[in-house]
Amino acid sequence: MLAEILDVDLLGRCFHGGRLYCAAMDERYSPKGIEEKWQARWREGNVFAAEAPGSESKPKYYVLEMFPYPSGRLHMGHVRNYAIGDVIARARRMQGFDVLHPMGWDAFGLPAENAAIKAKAHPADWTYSNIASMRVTQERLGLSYDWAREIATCHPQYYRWEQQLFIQMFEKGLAYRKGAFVNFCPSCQTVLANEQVEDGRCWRCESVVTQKELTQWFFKITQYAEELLRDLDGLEGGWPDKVIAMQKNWIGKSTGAAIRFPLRKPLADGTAALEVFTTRPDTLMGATFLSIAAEHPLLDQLSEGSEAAKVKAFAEKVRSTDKIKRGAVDYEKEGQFTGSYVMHPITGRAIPVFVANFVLMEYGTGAVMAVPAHDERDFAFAKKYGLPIEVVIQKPGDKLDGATMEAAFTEAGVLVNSGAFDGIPSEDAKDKITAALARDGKGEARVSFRLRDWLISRQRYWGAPIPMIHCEACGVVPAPLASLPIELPRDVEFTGEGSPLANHPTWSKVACPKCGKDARRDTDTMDTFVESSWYYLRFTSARHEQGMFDPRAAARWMPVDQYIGGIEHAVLHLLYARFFVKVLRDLGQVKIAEPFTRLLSQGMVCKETYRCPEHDWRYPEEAKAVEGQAGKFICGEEGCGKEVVVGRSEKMAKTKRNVIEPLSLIERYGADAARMFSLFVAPPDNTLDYSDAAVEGMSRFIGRIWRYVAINGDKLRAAGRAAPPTQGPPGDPMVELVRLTHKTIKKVTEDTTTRFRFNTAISSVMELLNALGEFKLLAPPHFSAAAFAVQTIVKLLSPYCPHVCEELWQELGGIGFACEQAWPVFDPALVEDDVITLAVQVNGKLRGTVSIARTASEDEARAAAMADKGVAGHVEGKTVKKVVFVPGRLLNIVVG
RNA sequence: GCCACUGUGACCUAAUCGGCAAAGGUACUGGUCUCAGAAACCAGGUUUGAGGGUUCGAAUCCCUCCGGUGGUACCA
Repeated sequence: MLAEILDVDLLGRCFHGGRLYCAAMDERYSPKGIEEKWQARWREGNVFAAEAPGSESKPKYYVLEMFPYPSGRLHMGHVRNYAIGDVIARARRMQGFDVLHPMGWDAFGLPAENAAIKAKAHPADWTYSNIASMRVTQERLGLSYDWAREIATCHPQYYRWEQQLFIQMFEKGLAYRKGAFVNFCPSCQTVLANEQVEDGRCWRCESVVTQKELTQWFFKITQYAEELLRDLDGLEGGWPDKVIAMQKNWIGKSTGAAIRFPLRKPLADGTAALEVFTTRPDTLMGATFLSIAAEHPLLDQLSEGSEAAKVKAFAEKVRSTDKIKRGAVDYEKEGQFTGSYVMHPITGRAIPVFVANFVLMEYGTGAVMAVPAHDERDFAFAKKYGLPIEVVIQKPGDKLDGATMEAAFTEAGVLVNSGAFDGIPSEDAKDKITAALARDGKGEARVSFRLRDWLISRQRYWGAPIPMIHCEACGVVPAPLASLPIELPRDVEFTGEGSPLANHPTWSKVACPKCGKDARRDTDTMDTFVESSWYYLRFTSARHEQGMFDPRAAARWMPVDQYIGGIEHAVLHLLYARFFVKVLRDLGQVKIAEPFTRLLSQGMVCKETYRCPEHDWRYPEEAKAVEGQAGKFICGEEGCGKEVVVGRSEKMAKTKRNVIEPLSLIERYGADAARMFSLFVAPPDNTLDYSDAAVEGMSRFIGRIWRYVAINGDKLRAAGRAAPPTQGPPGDPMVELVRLTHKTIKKVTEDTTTRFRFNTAISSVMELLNALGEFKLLAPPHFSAAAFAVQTIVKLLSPYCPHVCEELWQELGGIGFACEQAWPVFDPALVEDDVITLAVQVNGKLRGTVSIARTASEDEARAAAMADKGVAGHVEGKTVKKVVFVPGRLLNIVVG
């Protein structure tokens, strides 16, 4: 527009043809330009560095979002995660904390290797290029990371320390090799830890997991089972109850007894007894047979005479059944008599030993005493094979009979048919029977955990090599520390067949560190969950060259004050990380026992799906809204035009094409609106349903603040930092606005830094803005009240939509960065109203309200209430039985 | 099956210690402005899944049922 056709008014606004056209500051908010500008200035000012000069005296605050796998693209789940973390980090900085807010890359993993097989790109190149593109999106979101601490776990300067720790753990017996049946994913061509099998399928690719007997490396996490369980209590309040419950469940502690049943005939290897684990030692006298797992190591020796062949066939069949079928609800309980007998430890009676398909070798001792009368599985088994059912716990007020009962009685009762133990309540009998067995050396109290040792060997290339050397003469020998890092070879062929490291012609060849003879490197790499078990420690001193981390830096920064991530890591990552901290503590490297003081697990990001009857799933941009008909879409495919089926909101996933690209969202609405959207629409732990309308709503809200400043900028600037009026006649709009501003500060402060209810924080700012919109700017005192409110809004929102707040701060004449301003502090005297509205109830029903001093007494309140016609009408002619007065809130008159 | 969480206007959500239910947003309807539209601004609507209990008073606490979400599932 040409300058000569513009009229400029006194406020610097431009008019054309009598219509407001543009202002010194454009009235229409447009994020383009603003966001890049401030991102560059923050970078130049290095404003997000932790441990900046002068920060030593500040209290520390460590905020961490779970670092991502560099898949190549950021998705909306990441945006939500980072938006939450960034609000917390920025608010804490403004509150005067020295904030550590780092970002890095969980860079090892199978997708890189799959890409290598498919696209012939080297995993390292693929990974580093993905990191570069994902970081661009993160930067465009305006996240306040200290990029100087960025780490990628695939870097040798990262994993060398992991290798060193592995050797230390090996020396302490915490890393060991054992042969066992392990979970094997045929698609990933590698073994998996127990936690990484979900419903019998691989956590990553969902292939059905099979069992293989292999010798593999394990971390002895079970040594810490008790402590991992106990310390969960200390996390209560800081961690979601759900996550604590899931971990407790996973560790699965049960107390009971180990009981040895002597074999009638000792086995060939000299074994004289079979040991079982039970949580119900009180039912011992009702044990009528023993069941052992098909994988039980003594099974072959127990197979006797004519049964041997049948046992072998049965065990074979059970072992070859996959985990899903074995875990299925309707999996028929089957068994086979082994031909062997044991003797009851107390009565000496001969009891048959069965091999049963429902007994798990992984739990307890792989053998159970069967008490059909008091265990559902044993009951079903006994019925099927005609085995005796003997009642030893009597149901109170009933008379159970083994011959006629139709279901096992599994609750507490009183012992019967138990000789010396008759008449004892079953709960007491547990200890008594265990003690009796212990006296005779036939058993003892035992605690059993569901948790198993962590299998960390992976037969893959793109991971940290296990720093061990196999020598024919010396056995398994750690690589010398000076040889670390044991780097991955670059020249590797990716065929998809077997382990690339094992296939490499020379890499594994090495001299034994002990005897110097030819030896072989371990060609397995570590589970990628190992890297993520300690990355938060590395961030405290990311470039430290003398060890995993600088112990002084770890002492300053650890534990992480606030950790934020997806619920999918409730067991896996969080359990491993807790384990690592305990190991490092026992190695003397950290003083803490738990890594994460507070945990926020955010909900999923969901969106409705579109499906065309002809073209299947449609991306949002492939479905056209039908004008005038809300919620109706047609397929955008050339020449199709069929109505698409709008499906329910589900987790965003490529397969269903219900994904929104963060970059396109930023392009359309700006990073500030994208951030505000993910924080406002739902509280952080709820699922977040994506909707264009909601994003537009946030964009409009930002626009409203912008417009207010654009239109009133001069008045607001003129007011400067003049103290706003806090005294005035009752109901004075100026004082009311100032009071509301203080209330907003209180609300936003609590919601942002302690309650983590970002949605309500934003809505309270909306209220303040709405009030501001109604407030008339008549004279300078009004200007200063409004300026105070607007400056406060800009500061309070600075962690939420940081770019636009910087621009507005500058526009308001503020000095320095908005994100470096001191967080506003409320005046307690101004957040409480002097005159309040008191609710008046009669018999619990609201009959009126009265305006009264907040400090009014009950008598004053009663007098005021009776002056109200509505109230008086309901009380008149009746006797007042009781009056309930809650000062400042309500008065309830109970009449008869 | 077991464990945990959850159910509030058309939709998302708020009500922090048992004390006026709906703050905030979206959608919708009407209006202002406009030649018209967009944008912006202004105005408008229900009784907390069902039933029972405790209480002066319940969205909130207790019991039963129904629905949803997540975890776990022969763990002896």
